[in-house]
Amino acid sequence: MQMDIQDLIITKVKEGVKHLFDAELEAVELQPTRKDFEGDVTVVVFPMLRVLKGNPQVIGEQIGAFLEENVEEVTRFNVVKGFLNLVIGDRYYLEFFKAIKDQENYGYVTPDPDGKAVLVEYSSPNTNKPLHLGHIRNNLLGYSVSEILKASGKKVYKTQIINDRGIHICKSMLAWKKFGNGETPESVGLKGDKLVGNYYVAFDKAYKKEIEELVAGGMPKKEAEKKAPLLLEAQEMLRKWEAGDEEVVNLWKTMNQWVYDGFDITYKNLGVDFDSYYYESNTYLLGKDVVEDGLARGVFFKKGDGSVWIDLTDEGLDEKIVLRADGTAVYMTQDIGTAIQRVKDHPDIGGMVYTVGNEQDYHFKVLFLILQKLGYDWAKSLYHLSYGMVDLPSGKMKSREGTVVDADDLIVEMTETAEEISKELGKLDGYSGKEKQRLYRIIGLGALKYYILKVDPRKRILFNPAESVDFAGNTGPFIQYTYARIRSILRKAEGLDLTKNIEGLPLHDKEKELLKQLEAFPEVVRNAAENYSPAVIANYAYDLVKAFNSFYQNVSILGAEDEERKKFRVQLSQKVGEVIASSLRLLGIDVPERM
RNA sequence: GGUCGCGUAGCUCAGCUGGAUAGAGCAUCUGCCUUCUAAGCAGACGGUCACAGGUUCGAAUCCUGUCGCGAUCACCA
Repeated sequence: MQMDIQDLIITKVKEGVKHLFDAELEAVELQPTRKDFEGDVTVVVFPMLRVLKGNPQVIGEQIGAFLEENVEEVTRFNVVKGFLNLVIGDRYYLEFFKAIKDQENYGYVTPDPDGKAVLVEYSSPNTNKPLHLGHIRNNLLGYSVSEILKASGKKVYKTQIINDRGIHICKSMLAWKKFGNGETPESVGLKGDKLVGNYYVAFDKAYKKEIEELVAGGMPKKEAEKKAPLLLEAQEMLRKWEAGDEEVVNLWKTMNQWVYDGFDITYKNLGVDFDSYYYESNTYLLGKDVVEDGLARGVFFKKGDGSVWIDLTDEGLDEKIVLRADGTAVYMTQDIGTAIQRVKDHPDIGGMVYTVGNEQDYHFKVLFLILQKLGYDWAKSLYHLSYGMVDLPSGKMKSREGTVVDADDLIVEMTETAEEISKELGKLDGYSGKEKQRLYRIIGLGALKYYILKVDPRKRILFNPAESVDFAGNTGPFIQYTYARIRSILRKAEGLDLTKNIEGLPLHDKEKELLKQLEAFPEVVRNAAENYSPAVIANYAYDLVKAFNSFYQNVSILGAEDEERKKFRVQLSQKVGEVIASSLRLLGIDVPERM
């Protein structure tokens, strides 16, 4: 393929500066030319003044003249203040198009089979309640970042760690035992995760009532919270679980399986998947030996009471406990062990991504530091994909208080909204009921996923259930709609020979704009991968689609002036369609043939 | 209180490795469907980029401080 226009200009500008001023430039700053000026690529002259000295306007003119003279692709130039605007000839863009036209997965990097893999952890729910909107953000982010990393040439393993043990599970179990009357998901026709979640809420209610009664009897609230019989019983249950009590373990297995069956449905509906699963019931004891080892090597130190700590004050952090005085593990111990276990399980791993909310920023900072201090070479390639909470207008979502936006419900609502709008517009004649349902899901989920992924992961999202997610403007359905438009054109253009390359055609402004957008795609994928940010892809998809719609509505594609131009416009539309699909695929969003 | 993150149009967000007159969408207002899908296009209105200093030829972007919001600072996970 021909040299990238950016690199070419940088090289030539350096050459020109050497020739004109006998000076060496270290770097040349380029940017896309702003809409209000003529040109495609702009060279910023200001930074050169450090080396060149002189009037930026004059220097710009001189470099511009040199480029016009010596670079075939540069056909014209103008200088505004310190900005040298270059017009790139149509030929370059046509050559570029020729080069990418038949490339499959244009913009994606083919994975290096010998390259290091990345393990991406996401989702990682507790098994005592159903998934909610917060989990949706986590799942969409983790899935999308995985796909983006793959597209940037990395081998990726998707995994999660399921928090399947602990006091919160016992609370659900206990409540079910006490008030459940043997209910099962089948007997009540409820998804397993929902059923178990209901008992978690039931526990909380009964527990609160016990506290009230104790307080009424004269006990201080703090003490009542610790001494409520239900809590004591749940704690006893946890002890029995840890001791391997058969009855407790069996109930635990049964109820967890209900939850997994429920989660599977939600994951399938969301369109996310995993290559492996880790369970805390298997990993919660890991890491202790590593801590012992680290203690011997002086990475950790022991306090008088026998607890083990790491001193991170040199790093601007505090001391952090890694093993309790009684020798039992804390969360950190387990995470250290699990990280090491994962590398053992996947020997080709070069790094890991943890998709976890930003309330755990501190934890991961410490975890990564500990692993580095323990000397693991992969520890410097760990990344906490930290994201902001999804809040409601009423504040934080709280499962126990029932103020959550349920994941399954939300998916259904989005699908229903898509159905309403589609019916109003009535463009689906000829589709069967099944095809229509499938389409409503594609659009509804597209709206939801785009809505969540287009915002910078770090920022918190305020979700107002009363104002439903939009379907017009900067939205998933708008992008999907553009794709459907392109598919419609391609159906009508069937029979047209699209294999032939187009030569020497003068480009329409709108065509050139689209080609520039297409040219940017590989860099966008790279950028998104570097920043672990689906938002970068979402914003690009939107810009591309806007450019296409403007093209579509300003020039006629199938009614082009001549056959040659018609073929080119159809080919261009086809490629834009492919890149739209490629972009949305990285966000986990499907594209429709019609809508 | 210490630490971290965020603060851009009425609302939701881009832009943040410094570059031209700060961009979109929603909302409000104007036009455009006897021509390829109007979930669209073309345009108007709307900004002391939280505030104050500093660095720079140039700051929404970098630095310092202040204010506001959030998170975190557990032998919880």
